[in-house]
Amino acid sequence: MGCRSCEKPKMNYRKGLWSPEEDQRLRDYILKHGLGCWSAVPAKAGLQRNGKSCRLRWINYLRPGLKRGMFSQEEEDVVINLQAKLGNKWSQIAMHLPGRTDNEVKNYWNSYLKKRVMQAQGGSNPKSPAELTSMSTTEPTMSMSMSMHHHHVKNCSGSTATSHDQDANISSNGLSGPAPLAQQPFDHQAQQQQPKNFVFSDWVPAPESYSVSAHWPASTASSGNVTPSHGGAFGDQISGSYGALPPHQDHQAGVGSHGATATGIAGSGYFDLLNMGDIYGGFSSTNDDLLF
DNA sequence: AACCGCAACAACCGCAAAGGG
DNA sequence: TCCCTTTGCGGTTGTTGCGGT
Repeated sequence: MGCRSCEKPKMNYRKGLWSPEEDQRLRDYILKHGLGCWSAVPAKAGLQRNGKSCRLRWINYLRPGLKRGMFSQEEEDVVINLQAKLGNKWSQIAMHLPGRTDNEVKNYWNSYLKKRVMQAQGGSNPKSPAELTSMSTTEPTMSMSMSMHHHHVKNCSGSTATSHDQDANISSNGLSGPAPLAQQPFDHQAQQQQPKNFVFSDWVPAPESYSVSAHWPASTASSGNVTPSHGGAFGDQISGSYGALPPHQDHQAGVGSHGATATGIAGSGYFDLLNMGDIYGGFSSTNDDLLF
């Protein structure tokens, strides 16, 4: 804290969604230098962002170990229970959900779980969160699942329902990892058959180069559901290439032009460059108990 | 085809705590 | 001890895509 050496000139920081190139710059920088003074990162990494934005981007999307995709039933239960106990202490709740960020938990709650809980409580047969939890865990009936996950089901119908879904094709493209759940009809049974913790952030180069047919939103260009099951074969990913990313379709308003594709950005050999301790040792966030 | 409403989620903003000088 | 800066957190807003009309 308070590193005065990190002086930076006042400048107009770029805002809005992150481009793949920005992601790459930030990622490269942190992998090379580790986590340090965030306020110094933008200048050193050549980014026109403020440190706060960089930090957020790293924590929420770029750091290794993030789990993407929809929440499992167990995760939902944890969120519901802990929200009832702790209130909106998202960072604390996220601590109990390896691979999930507080932002993700918060969004999930606000957009979905809150309504579900309120609906249940407001009904003629109000249920406590605990009851909700047991209900949801012990009665994953079809109707329950369908209603509880209607938005996921909805996503299934579309080719690219949400930004996260964009990358779903990757998994269905031959990678061995679980297909992103968001693109599957919700099915607890099927879900349970899948590896539970496909936690590697997608930026870890895939074992083989892959292609994505869907368009590539910058905001998730490197953070979507490209979560192949790496199965611990860590070293095998080293030779992967971020450059295999598809052309980015610029659909962001007001973010400026960044039609730059990730192609050509050196993406190989991340782990040649780093001391894993430097990378992971500095993780301050909530999901340090990740499955490495 | 155009418009509208909704859902999902990424990112920003403001505040408070933490920590160094 | 105070001041200043950075970090972390939670609330909120903005953007995008989809479905319905």
